[in-house]
Amino acid sequence: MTDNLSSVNEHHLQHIVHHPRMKAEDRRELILAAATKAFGDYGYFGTTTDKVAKAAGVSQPYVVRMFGTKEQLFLEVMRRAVDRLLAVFRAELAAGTHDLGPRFGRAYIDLLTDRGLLLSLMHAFVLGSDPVVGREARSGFLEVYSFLRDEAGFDADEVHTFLANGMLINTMVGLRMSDEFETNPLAAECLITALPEKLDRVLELGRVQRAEAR
Amino acid sequence: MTDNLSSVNEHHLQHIVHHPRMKAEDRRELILAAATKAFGDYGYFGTTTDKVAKAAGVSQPYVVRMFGTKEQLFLEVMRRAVDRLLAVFRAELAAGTHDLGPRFGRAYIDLLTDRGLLLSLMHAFVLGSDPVVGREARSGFLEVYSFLRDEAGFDADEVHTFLANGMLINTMVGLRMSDEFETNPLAAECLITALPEKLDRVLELGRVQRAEAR
DNA sequence: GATATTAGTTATCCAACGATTACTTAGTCG
DNA sequence: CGACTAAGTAATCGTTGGATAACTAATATC
Repeated sequence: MTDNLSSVNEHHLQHIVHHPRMKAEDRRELILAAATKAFGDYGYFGTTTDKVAKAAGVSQPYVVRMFGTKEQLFLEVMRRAVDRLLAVFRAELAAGTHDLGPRFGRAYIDLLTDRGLLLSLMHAFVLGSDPVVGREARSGFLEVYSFLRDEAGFDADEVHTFLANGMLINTMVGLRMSDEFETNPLAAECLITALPEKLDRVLELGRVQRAEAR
Repeated sequence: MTDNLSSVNEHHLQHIVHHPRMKAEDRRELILAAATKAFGDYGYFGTTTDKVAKAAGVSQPYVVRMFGTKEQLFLEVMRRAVDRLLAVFRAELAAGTHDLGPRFGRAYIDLLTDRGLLLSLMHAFVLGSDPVVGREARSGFLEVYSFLRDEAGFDADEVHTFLANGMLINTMVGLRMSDEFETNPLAAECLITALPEKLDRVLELGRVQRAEAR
């Protein structure tokens, strides 16, 4: 692996020095970052605590003991993803109330660099049937909804459009459609229509991530 | 369980008589229907062949032997879901080319009665990282895209809006947001804004499914 | 420098899951 | 009826996965 540093709360991770033995709090951030990537790729059930551990450079039992259960680890990944999403939106809101739609859109796309963050959420969003995860997923989604509605002052139609666009972006990214951009003309066309304005950012991102994967 | 008859390709299932020993082809449909529901609830990795077997009233080894592997079973569920979606759209298209957007929208909502059909797809759509499932998922999504674009004659913007709306609907259903419609005012408000025109159908559906679950 | 605390590991357990094998029984047909 | 085929099960196997326990070593503290 190239690095495990670029994920959830990159800001938390930037200053962490790798060392066989580090502060539990720092290690926690590394594990959460690894977990976010892993859950983003294969979802809650498709991700093993061992994969997370390996990605974080730590033993599997350590991961479990630090978070109690895999479920609690996932819940914390979700919590942080929602918090980060809201923090990014709030920062944008604080910078002015003009053109919020497009600006939030860009901020959302920027979050894709935090590998797995939005995808972990997306996985959670289709797990409504799970008693524990589903409950938290609904609550997280509603937090975002009410932020847009009440804090950002979006009207019903703006919220609807914004959310729908977000879910479509998540889907295209989750599908890894951009992997086929150069080889499959239909995929390229689909991406162009589905992600107007956002395409270049997403493609750039896909390239970076495929490079990382080597 | 109330009945296992209402899912993928209901039309295939309607005429099947339950019997301890039935034609393999009929049993196949029952298993596919059960699998569709199960995969829709918990996704590919979250669903066990045993759960599918139990729901279909058959032994676990039988499910595996009939489809080879769990993966192939899931692929077949996906294939059929896409085929059915396209069939429904084509039927609508054959009935006239006026107001296609709203009419496709209604047809899409109607498909929600086929429990798990759209949700299985949605789970697949965020599994792009999986070499096998991801490949098939992209291909399925692109089939729908190119149908809308080429057969139905949607322009880029119409396709974009339609797909985005579809993904939002999938998300709200996957979240089971309607479970909280009566108890959580915020959830109710969110549903109203996220699913304009479609709300009553979705709520109705949720009620039926919660009733079924008893 | 001894002691206590914190960060981690190795070894192991048990349950669950997908898959395989070998067997049984119900229809079918000459 | 009796042989054959088709539909299904029971038993079991090998892995994997999450969790637990018991141990080890580094760092901080007095």
